[in-house]
Amino acid sequence: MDTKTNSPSNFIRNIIDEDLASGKHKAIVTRFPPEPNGYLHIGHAKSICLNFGIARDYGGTCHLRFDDTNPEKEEIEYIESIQEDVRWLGFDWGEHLYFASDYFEQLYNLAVELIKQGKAYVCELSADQIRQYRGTLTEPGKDSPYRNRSVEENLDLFERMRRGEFEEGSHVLRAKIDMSAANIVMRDPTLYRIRKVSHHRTGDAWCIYPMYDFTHCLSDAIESITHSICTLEFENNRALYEWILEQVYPQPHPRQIEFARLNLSYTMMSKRKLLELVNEGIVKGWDDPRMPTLSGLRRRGYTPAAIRDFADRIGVSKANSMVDYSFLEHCLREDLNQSSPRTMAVLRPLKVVIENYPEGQVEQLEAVNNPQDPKAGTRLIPFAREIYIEQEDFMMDPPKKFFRLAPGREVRLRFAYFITCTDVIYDAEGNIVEIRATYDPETKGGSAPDGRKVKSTLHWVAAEQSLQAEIRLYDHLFTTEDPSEGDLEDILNPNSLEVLEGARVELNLQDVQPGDRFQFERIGYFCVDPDSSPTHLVFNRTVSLRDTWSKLQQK
RNA sequence: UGGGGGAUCGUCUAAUGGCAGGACGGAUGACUCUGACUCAUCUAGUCUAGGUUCGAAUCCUAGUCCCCCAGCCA
Repeated sequence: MDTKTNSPSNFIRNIIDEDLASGKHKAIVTRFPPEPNGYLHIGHAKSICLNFGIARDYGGTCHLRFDDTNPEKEEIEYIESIQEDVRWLGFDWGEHLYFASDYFEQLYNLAVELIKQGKAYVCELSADQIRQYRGTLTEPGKDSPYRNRSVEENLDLFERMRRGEFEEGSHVLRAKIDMSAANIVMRDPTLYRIRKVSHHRTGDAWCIYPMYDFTHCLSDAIESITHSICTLEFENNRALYEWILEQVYPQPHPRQIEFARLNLSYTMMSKRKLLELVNEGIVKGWDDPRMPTLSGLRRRGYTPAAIRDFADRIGVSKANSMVDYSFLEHCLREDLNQSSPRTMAVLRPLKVVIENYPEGQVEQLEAVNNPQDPKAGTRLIPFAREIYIEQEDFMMDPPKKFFRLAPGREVRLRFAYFITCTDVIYDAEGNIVEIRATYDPETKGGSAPDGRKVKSTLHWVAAEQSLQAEIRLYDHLFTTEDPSEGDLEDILNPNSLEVLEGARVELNLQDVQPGDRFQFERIGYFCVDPDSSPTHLVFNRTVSLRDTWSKLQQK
């Protein structure tokens, strides 16, 4: 995979360094524990890079474990997409693919053990009643009337729960801890609930399912995880994590460490709301190129290397933060600039007729494929009397600092000739429909023997000797920096997708395959969409080039 | 109002009692057959108030602000 093997340090790595130095651990084992209830997104990528990156750099292992304890929300489709996405990101769990559901029998036995110790009981309060008994943030809860059942009765009831003798919601298994604990998580938390639904892996073998708090710590312990890295909202749960392990699992125990999840400006990270975007048809699917999902970013043209680099560079801390989306784009461009072959494409064509160029003549001109990479070589592109340039590269009355084509002005056509605008042709409505120009045959290849300079170089394609293409331009899905606040309808960007049907691209792009990436010179990075075919090319704009001219214009 | 966390340039993040540093962004300039890339220079920060100390982002005290927790979700 990847040759980069050392990520910047952070507070978690410091802890690991200390644990190694003190001899607490000889080897490091981490895990990435997704629930298969949705697609992975860029926020998960941070966690994946953290966990797998630590395993890589410390010569340890990182497990991929599906936290599949809630059959109502989980699906096989998600299990498959998650594995594909982790692999695509560049990580390999080797033999270490696990499912919490594989531990159900073991977990059940540990629950029985807890009951035998008198530290868990079967409670027949309804969900509502349990909530009432729990108390509030400032008031202690009160004991369930079922709290002091005998061990024998609890054992019997729990077994009957498993056998399916009780209805959903009628009984739960609860830990017996402290209903007046200041930490609400510790007020006799539910450990098992009855759900008479089949599980995507265990089928109908179970009708009771363990809760996250009971499952996660024990799964970590079963797998000999040394450092169990999770997000900040689980800080309160750490007390329970440790409590459960102390009661029923021999040392050594994994240590839970919490870090701040990724927030990205203009980006929705809530799985629930992402699902809503998909279900409501607001986007075309989990892999819509506007989605922050790994499958969406992949389709958009993002590279795994760029995402890994981003994850490394944003760092890891415990402070809530909001990373600028432009930083992700910076990492992306940095990677794409090195690796993307250049080509020319005209998004919004404006015809230029070169009046002194022989009619019917077509020349093949040599163009550099990637100035960042000499090994990428060169290609031939056809030049003819009629070409297209970008509409925005011509102005009738150019303001100061506009260096591109204008009446009477000379510019360079990239890898071709200098041309001078001699005339402008309008349609009946007064729109510019064609430019007339002359070229200087002496400037073939793009430089003038007399040493004269031009201020600007334009990209172009030959009118006939080019291909039509559909180009999809994307913008943020949301208009607000923090889309976790506000109603979806209010903050959706109506212009997040713009489709250009009449773009023209180089002839060389005839046989491109979905996923192929290019830099369209002077415009941006694009990749071939899966919808593309040889008769109907479709490109996604991955990210534009930095554009200091448009910035200047806005002033 | 209970408990658990957190506050360092506009943003992200280092500094573990000893020169507040890096990256992104922004500004200026150089270079340029991509107004890209690259390079150079600049910009800008320790939440507040006290205290300890030769010396405090770091330790102490008192505040302020922000986040999380009252699922039979994870």
